[in-house]
Amino acid sequence: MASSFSFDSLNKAQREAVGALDGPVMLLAGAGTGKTRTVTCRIAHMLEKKIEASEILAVTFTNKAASEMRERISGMVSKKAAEAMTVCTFHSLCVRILRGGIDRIGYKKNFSICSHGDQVGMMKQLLVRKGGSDEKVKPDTVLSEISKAKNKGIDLQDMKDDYFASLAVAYNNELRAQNAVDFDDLLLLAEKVLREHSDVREMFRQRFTRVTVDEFQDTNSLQMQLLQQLVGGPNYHVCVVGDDDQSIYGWRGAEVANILQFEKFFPNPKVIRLEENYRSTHAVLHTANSLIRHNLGRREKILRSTRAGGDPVRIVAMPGDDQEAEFIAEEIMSEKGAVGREWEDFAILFRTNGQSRKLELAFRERKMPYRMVGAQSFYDRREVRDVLAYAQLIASPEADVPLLRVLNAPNRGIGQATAVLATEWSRTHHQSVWQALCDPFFTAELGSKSANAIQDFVALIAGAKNRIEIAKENPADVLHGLIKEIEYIPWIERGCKTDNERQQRGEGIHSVIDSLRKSCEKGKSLQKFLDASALASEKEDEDLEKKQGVTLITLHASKGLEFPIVFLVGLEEGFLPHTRSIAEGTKDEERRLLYVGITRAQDQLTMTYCATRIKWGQETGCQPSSFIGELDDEYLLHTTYDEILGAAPSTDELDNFFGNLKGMLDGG
DNA sequence: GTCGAGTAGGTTTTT
DNA sequence: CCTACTCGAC
Repeated sequence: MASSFSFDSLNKAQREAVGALDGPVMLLAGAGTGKTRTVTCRIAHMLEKKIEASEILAVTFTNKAASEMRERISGMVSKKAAEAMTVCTFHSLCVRILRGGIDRIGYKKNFSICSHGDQVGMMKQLLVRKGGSDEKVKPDTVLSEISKAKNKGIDLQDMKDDYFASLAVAYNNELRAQNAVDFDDLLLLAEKVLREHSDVREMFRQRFTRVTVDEFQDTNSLQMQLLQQLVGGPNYHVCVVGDDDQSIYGWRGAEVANILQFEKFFPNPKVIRLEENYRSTHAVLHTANSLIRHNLGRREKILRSTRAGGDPVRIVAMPGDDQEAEFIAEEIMSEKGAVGREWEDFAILFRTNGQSRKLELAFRERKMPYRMVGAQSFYDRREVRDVLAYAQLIASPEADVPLLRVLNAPNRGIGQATAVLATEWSRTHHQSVWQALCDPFFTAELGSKSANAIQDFVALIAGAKNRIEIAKENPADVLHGLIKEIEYIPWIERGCKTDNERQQRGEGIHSVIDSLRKSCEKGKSLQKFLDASALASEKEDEDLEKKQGVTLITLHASKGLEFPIVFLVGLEEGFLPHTRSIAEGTKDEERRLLYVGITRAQDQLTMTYCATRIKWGQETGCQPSSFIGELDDEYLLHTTYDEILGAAPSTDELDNFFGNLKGMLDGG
């Protein structure tokens, strides 16, 4: 099958990008300029030019972006070609590299990947061990410093704070002892393997001759180094795609410098700008442009809208956050009825997750459907982590973290005290906790009750392992059988307060087993499944599109999405820009965040701010965001809650009101 | 070893 | 205001 795109359907810049297959290419793609379409056409074009599909690699930042790109490409090229190419995230690419070659740097190939929860658990223990029980440093604080150090290439011993440095070293030793790696290690160690072992490096360079990196503005320096190892050949057939104005992950180490100084890494790149915006009305885009102009040191871009005019962008002053939520709910309700919009056409964007509560409440009161995107992580849910821990344990019993997690879940008479003894034994004997449990010299030191319980537990896990590895049974069946045997579900249900919770937990457990089954049906190993689960932090694809309703979403999570009607709430100093970012001197990034939010809107945009907000049961005063003053007034409509309610009790009148205003603006 | 009540402390964004 | 964790009683 020939690829199904035509150059005619692309604009000039897009055509140029699709045609430029060789050498380093940097595609500066502003919001809504058809970036994904261009990239996928470019890849389809590679196939037309007889480049082997298996040599094509596309790296994205999130799982969602990866699966979306995979899908878009699948629609354009043959099934065979689509399957032969590699589209994945940085992290899963690294897992692939490490599963093949981590033994070169002294790890065992069956290493396990720590989730954030695992890291916190480990750090808590270290904090107690090092700092005593009245330790006031938070695990998250230390972990985020460690993460920053790893991503910047700083040796952990050289971290600024000596105490943190010692914690960091202890943390890494602990990981090492457990043959485990954290998220940052995936990048760090993969880069190390490629850098230090030329045979592995050459293998990958020959395997992937065409590399595309999406959302390049979000890459950090470690990812940049990794990329250099990956495409070090003289031809540099690398294409990076991004928009420095949408760089909003600086707090996680993203280096805008990567995009601003791309030439330094890959000389003489072809730089192509996509500046024609097909998404938003002129009014929305003009407002966005007027804001982002205030940032210095950008790759200058002028986004042009293909959609003239448009409704004015409203800035609405609210008395309080209750009214803000109610106003939005009411307006969406009447707008939907009046203009025949679908619930899915509306989105509400906010800075922090906590801001969604009042909105949810207002929606629930009115029985309006809504969907929260990426709120609580599916994989952070207790029952999901427990079941995954069992799966992980079956795959590699020597992994201490999952073992300790489920050792007494459900309760089987192996309590905290016994767990501590086992951990200490394993440490003094330089072996895993699993080995301690299997060691007759260890169990001999325990009471007979604990010893028996441990024996049963060991038999349980070893039995499951054998059923998969020796008897070649389906891992999903084995896991399901194990969960049933230990009566895990009744145990977790006993701890539930509501029926709803009970049902949710049951569903969580079954969905883990189901996805394991699906993964097995595709011929993937248990280990592959575990890797994918470790890297997937949010509830996956299906329910995002499947769920109906108004979208409630953080500004960060909204990047890459678009909605006909957007509400942006909480435009207050301290929220947007956030207090913390002002303290850290990253107000530019907050401005980009708001820019991202504004450019999500296709037809209508409303931004709101409150005079007061309830905080911890206390009413506190708020100041409008300083960003509001930076917006160009040409298409703005400043108004208030009272004005709108007073002037327009019905939707028709509301329409007329704005229709007239629009007329006045257009005319004047 | 488990459960309940009481209290202290806390809100940025996430692979 | 809400939660998540500690500490005391079974």
